[in-house]
Amino acid sequence: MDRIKQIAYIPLFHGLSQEYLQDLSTIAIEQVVKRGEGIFSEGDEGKGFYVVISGRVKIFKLSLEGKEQILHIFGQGEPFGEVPVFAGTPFPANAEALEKTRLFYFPREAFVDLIRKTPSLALNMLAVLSHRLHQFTALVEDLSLKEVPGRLAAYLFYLSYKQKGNDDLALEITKVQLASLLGTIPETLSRILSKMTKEGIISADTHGRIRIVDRETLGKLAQGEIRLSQSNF
Amino acid sequence: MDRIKQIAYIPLFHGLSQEYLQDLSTIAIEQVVKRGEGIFSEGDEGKGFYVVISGRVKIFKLSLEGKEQILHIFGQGEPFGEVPVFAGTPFPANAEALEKTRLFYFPREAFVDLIRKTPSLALNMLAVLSHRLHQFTALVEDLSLKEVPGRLAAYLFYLSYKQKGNDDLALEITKVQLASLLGTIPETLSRILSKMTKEGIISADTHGRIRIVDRETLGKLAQGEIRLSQSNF
DNA sequence: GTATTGCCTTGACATAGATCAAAGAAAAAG
DNA sequence: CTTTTTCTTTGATCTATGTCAAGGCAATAC
Repeated sequence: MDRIKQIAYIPLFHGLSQEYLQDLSTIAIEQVVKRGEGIFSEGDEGKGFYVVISGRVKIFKLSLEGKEQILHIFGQGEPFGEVPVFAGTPFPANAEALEKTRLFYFPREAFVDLIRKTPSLALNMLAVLSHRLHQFTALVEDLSLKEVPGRLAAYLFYLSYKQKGNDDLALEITKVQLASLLGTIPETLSRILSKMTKEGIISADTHGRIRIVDRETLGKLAQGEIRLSQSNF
Repeated sequence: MDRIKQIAYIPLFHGLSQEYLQDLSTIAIEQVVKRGEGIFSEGDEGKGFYVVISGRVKIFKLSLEGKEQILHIFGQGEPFGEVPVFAGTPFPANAEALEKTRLFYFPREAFVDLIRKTPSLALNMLAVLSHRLHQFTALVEDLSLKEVPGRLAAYLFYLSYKQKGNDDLALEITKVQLASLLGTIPETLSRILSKMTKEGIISADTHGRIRIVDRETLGKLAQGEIRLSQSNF
């Protein structure tokens, strides 16, 4: 597939004329990273941003003791690393490929010039950043106001929504990663999954498939209306 | 003071020509809210955004049980409530005045039209949102990877920076609010303040003045390099 | 200016979830 | 294909911080 078609597919660039897509394709630099390879680190100077063409990337923070909090996982068509481009500050977090990933890198200068010329690109980017702020408020709410079972329930709903409203979910990431995304550790996640299974809310077969059995109870859990019974953990 | 001067003072609008400042002053609607009065609620449709002219506003989330997590506190010259303008979604959180506050309200349509015409305004707005994303990553890091003493230490550093690098800090908000901002409760905050005082890191006199005594130790605490001794809490 | 509400602190206690340890299963790497 | 790494689960234990209660003080409100 040629570059210009790949660029036209990126939601951030929807609504741009063929001419500007051509410009973008000129300034984009292709990059391939292996599973586990870092893309940038917190504190690095950011001279451009990235868009995932294929594969997946995690954005995360690390504590001194090595605990990790995943902020986002980005897949096909999603941009990341834009903050330094517009704020002029270093990257606030780390980025690493979860699998073999193809990226386009857009250097800051050329991209900002293009934004100056194309209001619709500016508005698209404003929409992307606004959406991301929305996601962050949800993450903060989860971390601060919900307990781990509630966060997990909310994640399962999100997954179900993402996978066409199905009840049969394919966990797209390992449980280690899911724990990091939910702000907890794999042991706790494992215990809660088995507890939800015992209570008949989900049925977690092996190999990362989870079936939602009692959608209503799962919903109440996600909203904080009920909790898992605290006994025999 | 006339409206156009107040608008010119707002950092978001820096670099705009007199003509566009005039346009903004035409579309801005002034609003005064009392201490404790709500400005918008989570889920409300957002048809415009706000800028604080004087006073202070908190942006917060509430759990079903009534626990509050403050996301931001905005003061003079700071915009808030922009997410719905660009993402087309409802407000993701609540806004309420902490004291008597004067606001300018900018209706969505007119403002977006102006952005289309003025690339520098678009770039300013992108910078504001990017900066906010940066703040959110720090908040998530605090909540997920730091313990309460570390978050408090980081907040005290921020306050000291904000107040000209002084060691003598005026707490600008109540301890109830500070607890909510740090993702904890007033009792815990109170205990940690008295513990830091006992360990000679700060000296918390009455009436919300705090003096930083041992800046180095406070810094290590904020970075997670050390912890408060766990004994006799 | 008095009453009421909210702020702040301290104590006793409860608990969600982290840590440490261990072991089998699955998946990458070579 | 086989070795090594990573994932996943379960148990025992620890701890940071939340909950409940109560009292004094400060600040709004009427």
